Amino acid sequence: MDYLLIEWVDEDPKTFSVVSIDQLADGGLRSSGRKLIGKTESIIWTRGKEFLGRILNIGGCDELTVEADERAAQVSDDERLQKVEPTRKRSNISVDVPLKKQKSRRNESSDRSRRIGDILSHIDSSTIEGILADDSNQHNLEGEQEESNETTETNEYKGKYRSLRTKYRELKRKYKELLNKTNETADVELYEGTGLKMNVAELASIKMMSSQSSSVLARNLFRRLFSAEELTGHSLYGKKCNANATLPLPEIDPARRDAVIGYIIKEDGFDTPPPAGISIAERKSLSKVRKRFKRDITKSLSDFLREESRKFQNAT
DNA sequence: TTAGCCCTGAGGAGCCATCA
DNA sequence: TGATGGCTCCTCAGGGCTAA
Repeated sequence: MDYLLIEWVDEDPKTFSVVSIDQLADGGLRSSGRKLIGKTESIIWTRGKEFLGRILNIGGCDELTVEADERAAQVSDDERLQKVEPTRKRSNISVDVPLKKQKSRRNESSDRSRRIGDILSHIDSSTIEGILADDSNQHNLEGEQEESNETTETNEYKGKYRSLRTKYRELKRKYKELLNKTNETADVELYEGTGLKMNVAELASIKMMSSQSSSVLARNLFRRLFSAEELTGHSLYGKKCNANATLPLPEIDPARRDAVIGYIIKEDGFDTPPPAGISIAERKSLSKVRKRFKRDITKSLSDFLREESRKFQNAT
C-alpha cells in the first residue's frame, strides 16, 4: 500500500504527517499515483474528520516518515515556541495539559466575583426588572395576606429588597457604561458546523469566569444555553443506565450539547490530528489523553444534569 | 472471545462563602 | 467561629459496546 507525506494546511508552524492513501477523502484520486504530488486534498483523520493537507510525496511508510522528520527538523524550535504555546494549535506536541489550573481557589473566588459583576452587566435589564417586579409583587401579596402579622421580619425583607434594588441600579449603570465602551455585539458560531451562535462578549465573559477548569466552562455554557426546564429531567445522552432498572431520562438537545462539548475540546486543543513525527507509542498516549479529557467533560456534564434534577425535585 | 472503555446513577468528600 | 449550604469532583457499580 502507498503512503502520502502530508503538510497540513493552515498550520503554523508547518507540521507533517504520513498517512495511508486510503485516507484520501476523494476515493477517485487514490489511483492517481505521483500526479497527486503538490495537490491540496481533504484527508480523513480520526473519527471521520477531514482536514486539508498538501501532498508532498508518495511512497513507502518508512521512507516518508524519515522525510517527515527531516522537514519537521527544519522548522525552528524558536518559531514553535513563539507561535504554538499561546494558541495551543494542532501542532502542539505537549500532551501534558493540566485539567485544573494551579491557581489558589481563594484568589479565583475574588476574581470570579468581579467577573460575575461583568456578566450580570450583560444580562438584559428587562429580565432583571421582571425579577425585581416579581419580588416586589410577592412582598405585596404577602402584605395583603398577613396584614395583621407585619412584624420586624417583614421589615427585614423590605430592607433586603431595597438593598437589592440599589445593587441592581448600580449594575444597570455599569451595564450601560460597558455597552457604550464595546461594540462586541456580533454573534459567533460556538463550534464549527453546529450553527449554534453566541454573543462574542458574552462568550468571552463566560470563559473568563470559568478559568478554573474546562469542566466549569462546560457547565457554565450549559447554564447559558439550556433553560432550567431542559436541564432538569434530562440526561446527557439519554442512554440506559445498566446499574439501575429505572427508565432512562430523555436525551438533552444533542445539537447544543455537541456544540458545547466540541467547543470545549477545541479550546483545549484536543480536536486536532496528532502532530507529525511522533512515535506510535506517543500517538497512543496522546489518544488516551484525548479520550480521558472528553470523558472528564461528559462526566462532569452528566453529573451537572443530575444535580440540577435533584435540586428541582428537592424544591418541589 | 475478551479486555478495556462507555455511560448513567448514586453517594460522599473537600473547599468555599454566608450566616447566626 | 462553628454551622450550613452550594458547587465541583471523585469513586463505585454494572451491563452494553467495541476493537483487537
